[in-house]
Amino acid sequence: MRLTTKSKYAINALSELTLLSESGPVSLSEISESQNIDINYLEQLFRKLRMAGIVKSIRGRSGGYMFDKDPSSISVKEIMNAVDESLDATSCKGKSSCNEGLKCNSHNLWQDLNILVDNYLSKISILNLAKAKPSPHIQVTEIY
Amino acid sequence: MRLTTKSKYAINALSELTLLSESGPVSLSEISESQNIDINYLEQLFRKLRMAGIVKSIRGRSGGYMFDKDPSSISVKEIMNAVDESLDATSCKGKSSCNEGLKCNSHNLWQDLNILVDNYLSKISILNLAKAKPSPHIQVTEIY
DNA sequence: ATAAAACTTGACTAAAATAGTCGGGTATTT
DNA sequence: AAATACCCGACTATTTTAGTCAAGTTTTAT
Repeated sequence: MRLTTKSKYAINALSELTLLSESGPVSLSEISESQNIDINYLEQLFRKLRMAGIVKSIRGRSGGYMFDKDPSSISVKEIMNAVDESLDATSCKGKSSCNEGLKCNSHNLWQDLNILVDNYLSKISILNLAKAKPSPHIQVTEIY
Repeated sequence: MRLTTKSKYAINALSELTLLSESGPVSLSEISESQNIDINYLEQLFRKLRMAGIVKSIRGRSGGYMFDKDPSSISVKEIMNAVDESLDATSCKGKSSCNEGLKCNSHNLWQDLNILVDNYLSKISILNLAKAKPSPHIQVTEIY
């Protein structure tokens, strides 16, 4: 599991796009400036977001990027997947082969953590995030 | 946020220690073999675990490691902290200064994710893990 | 037409962290 | 006194992220 600035950049950028894109395409230079992300790096990220079907580009002089699907249907998790940030906590990629082909002692722990995190990030759309709606309420119930 | 084999090794090793330590100290070579972890690397991890007060060492011929506190009181999170694996998801270390001194668009998301993950990992003790007790039941309630 | 703005692409470099290795030490038991 | 096991510092390799660069193509505004 590894969560770095890559996802953060992507999400901050798309959050900004949500707010600005109502009046037409938004250029990367605008986003670069307001979010303090190197424009060359942003280009790399948006390439991936475009290939994942999250945004579309309009080329040419007054071009820029727009959403290719409704922002209310784009989850934070989907964005992370698009920029290659997998949050899988197991080292065997879920195959239960972490200790010489067998399940390692902590396999179930990481698997459950995966479910918890995925569940959470799937429930938050980029629209919710941009409009600063409250996050889902979390409850971890102790059963011991 | 970054979760690598370091924590996993530490937790698998301590889980093994939980099972074996009732009959005296356990040597790293035993753990190394059963968990498939390089013994030199294990030494590094146990050095940190010892300094954190989680295990104690018995030197000499029939020496090894034992717990320095009750395994039921050692949480998975405590172990991760001991080997320097911080799971902070914010890049500003909670200071809300992620975008030129101000809160970045996604700050609250990462902060809430921190709470969720910390909460979960704090509730699981190494004893529970070793004895394969079920994990706390997770509920993410949708409030929109 | 043509220049400017903006996306497109592939490749490259730098920095940081993890993962793994090594050599020489000290303590204790048999 | 020899074997076993912990102790410690330093080093190297590998991987990943982060950031940079150069040379395109497309479209619009003038």
